Amino acid sequence: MSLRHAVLGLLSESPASGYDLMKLFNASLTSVWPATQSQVYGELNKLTTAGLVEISAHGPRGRKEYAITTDGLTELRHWLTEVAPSGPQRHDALLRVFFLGILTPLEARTYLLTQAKMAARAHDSYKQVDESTEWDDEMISVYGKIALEYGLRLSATMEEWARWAADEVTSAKARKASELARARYEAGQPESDGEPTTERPGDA
Amino acid sequence: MSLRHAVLGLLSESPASGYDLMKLFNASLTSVWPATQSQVYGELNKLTTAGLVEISAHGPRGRKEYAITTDGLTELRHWLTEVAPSGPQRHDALLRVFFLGILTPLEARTYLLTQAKMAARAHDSYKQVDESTEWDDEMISVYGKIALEYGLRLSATMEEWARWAADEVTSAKARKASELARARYEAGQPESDGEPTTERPGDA
DNA sequence: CAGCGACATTCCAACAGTGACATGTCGAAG
DNA sequence: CTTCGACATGTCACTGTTGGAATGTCGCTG
Repeated sequence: MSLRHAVLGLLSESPASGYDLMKLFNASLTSVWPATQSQVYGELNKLTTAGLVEISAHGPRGRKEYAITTDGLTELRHWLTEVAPSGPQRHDALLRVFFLGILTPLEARTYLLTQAKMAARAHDSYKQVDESTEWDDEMISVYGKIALEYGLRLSATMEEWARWAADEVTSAKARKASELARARYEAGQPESDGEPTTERPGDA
Repeated sequence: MSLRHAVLGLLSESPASGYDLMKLFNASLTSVWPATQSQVYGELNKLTTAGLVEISAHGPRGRKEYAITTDGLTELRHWLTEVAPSGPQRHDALLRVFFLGILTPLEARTYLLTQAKMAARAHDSYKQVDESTEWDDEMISVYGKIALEYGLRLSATMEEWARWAADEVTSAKARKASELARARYEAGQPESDGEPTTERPGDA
């Protein structure tokens, strides 16, 4: 239900049309709360009916400029201060980790290293934004920087984790292989039914 | 569309009924990919129709035990290795950060420190899981630990960030206040219309 | 053997999100 | 003055997600 609050939040900074809002969503909120046209226009109508925003001006091409109302501001403040940030987040990339066991260690490693690269790329793009922006002490600037810093730190953590995880797969494989070798040795049957340290070729 | 793959993934480890799957979802995947009964049972029917799973046994109380088919395993492997982890994630807590500017710095700080506490609590609960689990070199164990480590690292990063952000709000406020004071001084009008360093009382 | 709690499935209404399509207007560049 | 791109809104069908309700069965405990 937070699309509503995203729209209210954007309108709290300045009045805007649906079209303007779409640009704002794509510019600054894409990575945090993406929205489509249909959603934004639909939400604006609902918000108008609910009295949380109002049409503040009509422009050319049927442009309707919306402004937040007092009720809208109250609702926004209420959401910020009293509603607990919502629960469970779906995390596609992490879900896969649970099932990497059905792949060969080599494939799993590849997946994790790809994740590391993607995190690194994300980090770079945040860094670029950071460096190409002039930060002052205005509210918007302060909180924009704080949000960006979150992206920077998270992507760095993700990259480190993915690299660590890739190594972990390798070393776990090695540990298990040597364990099996020892077990075979102790059982006095050096006969092998597989490969001790290399990946299975028939499983790709 | 990854609910499908979550179900396939769980079934790849062992056959299970819808009821069993619900327990597994709540036990291990809640924080990564939550699902409701209706979704799981619905998905099982769709997957059966699509031939990716099949009913492997009938039990008491109309229990239907599902097992993954060869096609299902192929699909799962395909998803793991070739489908790019899906796009944009919604992040309620971070969305709010963008709009903290409409609150007083004190309220914003409170919000951020609450986030820090929540991250710390999450970290603790992950830690407990970590310490109360026996990790061996089995696949499931290795990847389970990797996923858990992700949670540990992320929650730690989040806590640090939130604490840093709370301080940032305070120091930005101070910087801005002193800036304003200097501006007033240089304009030769030490007359004040507000408070230089404390929060506005009428804005709560 | 009565009854309760865990097991087990199915259906439904409502809302949220996706992506494409339809429609039309204005302003500037050629 | 034409035409093209940016501006601007709206609608539709489909899928995914939520939460609840209805229904019934088995197995253990008293």
